[in-house]
Amino acid sequence: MAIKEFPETEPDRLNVVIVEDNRYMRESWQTIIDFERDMRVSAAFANCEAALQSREIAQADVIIMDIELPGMSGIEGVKEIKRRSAQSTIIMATVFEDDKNVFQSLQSGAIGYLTKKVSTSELLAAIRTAHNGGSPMSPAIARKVIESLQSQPARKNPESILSDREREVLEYLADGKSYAAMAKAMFLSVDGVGYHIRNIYEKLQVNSRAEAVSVGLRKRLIRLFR
Amino acid sequence: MAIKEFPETEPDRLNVVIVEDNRYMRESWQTIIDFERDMRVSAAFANCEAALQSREIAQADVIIMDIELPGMSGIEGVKEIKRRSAQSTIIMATVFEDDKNVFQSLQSGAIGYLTKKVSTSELLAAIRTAHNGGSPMSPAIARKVIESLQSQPARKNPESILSDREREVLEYLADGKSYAAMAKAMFLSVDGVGYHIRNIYEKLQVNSRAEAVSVGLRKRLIRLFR
DNA sequence: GAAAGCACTACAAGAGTATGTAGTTCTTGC
DNA sequence: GCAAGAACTACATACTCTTGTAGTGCTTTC
Repeated sequence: MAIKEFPETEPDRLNVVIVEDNRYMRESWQTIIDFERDMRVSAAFANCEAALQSREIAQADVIIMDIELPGMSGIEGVKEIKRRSAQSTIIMATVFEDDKNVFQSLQSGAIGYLTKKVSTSELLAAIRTAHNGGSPMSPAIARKVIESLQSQPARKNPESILSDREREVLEYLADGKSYAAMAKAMFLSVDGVGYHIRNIYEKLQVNSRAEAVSVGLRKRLIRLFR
Repeated sequence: MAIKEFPETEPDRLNVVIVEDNRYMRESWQTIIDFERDMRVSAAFANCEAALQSREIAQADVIIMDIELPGMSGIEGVKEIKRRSAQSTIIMATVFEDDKNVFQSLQSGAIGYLTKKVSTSELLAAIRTAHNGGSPMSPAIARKVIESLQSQPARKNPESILSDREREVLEYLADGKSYAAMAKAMFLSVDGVGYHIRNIYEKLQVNSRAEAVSVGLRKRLIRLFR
């Protein structure tokens, strides 16, 4: 007797979400995309904040996000979205071929980008490429990405270099040892441990163990592999 | 549109070196390249060993190197060439869209690649792109490269899988956020945050924020780069 | 339609942390 | 010989975590 239910989402079109503050841009993209048979714009927002609170963002197949956005920047937005659902596919859009920002976006979790002067067919191609597991991007950005892959150990920030003792403490921190445990292991007083920890926090510009560990590992101040 | 902002060392053509064991391939590329006004093949070799001993290799503007080579592989070859002159521009050539090898080549120092079924114009475009500071590659490879930058692809350990919500919390932990700050950001109660943290600790077999962050980063449960 | 599991909310208390301030010893450079 | 700095020791306090226990509402499974 039960009537068959309809599937919740539209079957064969991919859901695109647009986050772009320029209304003209936003609407023209929307028109272009909605005109295609295999995709549609499930939602469009003028800023990250609104997008992040929406339901559509989690269901999007592809998200096109402006980098230059009022309020929370597109880069912050990407981080936030990826934090919430790591499998999101995000393409950045930018007016300039702004290497630094584009690169940062990619590091933060975007998988490609397009400049705002793209043609209709390029826009659509970028969306399809992204959804099919590719990365739409120019050769110039691609090179930058590759070079970052080749040379990791460029450490020259002189003030973020830890002393031997500090690095040792940081390793213990990463193992979750308490002040007391470290004190015992290092033949130090508890306050001696505290002394080093303060200095580490100062040098890394943090104020908690977790953040120190995070920075330490990310900057390879302590061993990543063990 | 030939770029001419680089100070010219050689007359006006860029010097291309080819390392490719298949004679037909090698000679046809040579013919194509020599036919262009802005480039020429200064030398062509059937294997890395010969190329490495040559004088031309050091002077090349662009080197096209086969991956599948008898004797020293193209990947080894790249390493060797880059060791000797770090600024060399090397494009890999391969029959397959062999992700693993291509990726390894890029890590080793190549800046792009092309498949052997490229058209004449694609071959020439790849050379020019490479020489102008870009990276010729397909979107599929580009994505692979980017993901390695973002890091989290190898996540299969069944017992250390975090839920989306947990992973999100772990990212906040890595940023040193307090329970209260996370609660606000995630629209949760402080105890709701606590609930997830308990579960994270349980899954990762730890009992402090710092240790959770350490394990999370080392197992790439959260992004290493941001 | 009961049982189980998940995603929370809620309260509590001891443990551990972050940070300020201050003093000691030893080494190094001027 | 003395100032400066690194490497501690010491004490205090507010704050944050960790962990135990318990309850609610919703969904899935049998």
